[in-house]
Amino acid sequence: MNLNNETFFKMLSDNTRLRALMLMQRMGELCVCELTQTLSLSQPKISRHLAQLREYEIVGTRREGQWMYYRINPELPVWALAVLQQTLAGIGSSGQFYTDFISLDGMKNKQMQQTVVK
Amino acid sequence: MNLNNETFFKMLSDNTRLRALMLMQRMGELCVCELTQTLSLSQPKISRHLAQLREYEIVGTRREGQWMYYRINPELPVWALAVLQQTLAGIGSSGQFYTDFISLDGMKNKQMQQTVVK
DNA sequence: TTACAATATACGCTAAACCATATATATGGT
DNA sequence: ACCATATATATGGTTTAGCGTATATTGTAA
Repeated sequence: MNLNNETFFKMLSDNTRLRALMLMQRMGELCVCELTQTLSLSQPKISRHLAQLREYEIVGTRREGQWMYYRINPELPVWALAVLQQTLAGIGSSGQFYTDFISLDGMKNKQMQQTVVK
Repeated sequence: MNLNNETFFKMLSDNTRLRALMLMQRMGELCVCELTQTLSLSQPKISRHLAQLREYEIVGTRREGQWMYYRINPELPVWALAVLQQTLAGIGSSGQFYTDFISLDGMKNKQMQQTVVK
């Protein structure tokens, strides 16, 4: 794939997009509603940022019923994948990112328990 | 040091700044005039971008006579240094960045020969 | 077909980024 | 003191990015 460096870093330079990317980097795949809830932001806001990430092929999507799942594009250049990985390793254990992870983990656990109870 | 991730990536998301950073990453230290010539951009433009990089402590400076030398701040968090390194490794051998390196190398060689002749 | 849930887009606005040009400051040499 | 060189900043204007709110689309299920 053909990635423009300037564009790549521009995509990382917005906090909402970076948080979403870090969540994907950690969890592999997430739907819009999971991101919306985890980040506590409006749905259109999330959707717009995800559309940008998709436009520049930083992420890929998969539809399953009503849900659209987003993941980091595995065909990104190796260096770009390495940057995302380094970033997660470097900042993922502190601050807002950490809080996001905890919050998402909580959501996922609840979902699982409800599924089990059913 | 205290680095804001969003800010860090914003600093990398402008082509002029990224080119300058890649040159510093490769050469260690460069003065404004070397950057101006190598990138073929106006002096105020370079200076403004360098001022931003310095403001957010992405780079440090050293004055030597009339010359101001810029270098990547060695006290950046490890992950940020790793990102810069990965980026140079990933994109430094192709495109505009490569051309910049060749151009700077040429300049430095000329300077050396003149020094020797003196 | 209607209704609902998930997601995407459009619109109007505000703020931030970037640029070119002009000018200021700092240093060194005469 | 004066001039030249290197670098920094200020000004005014244009473009781009981001936001909230409203609305459109897509898919599911009855």
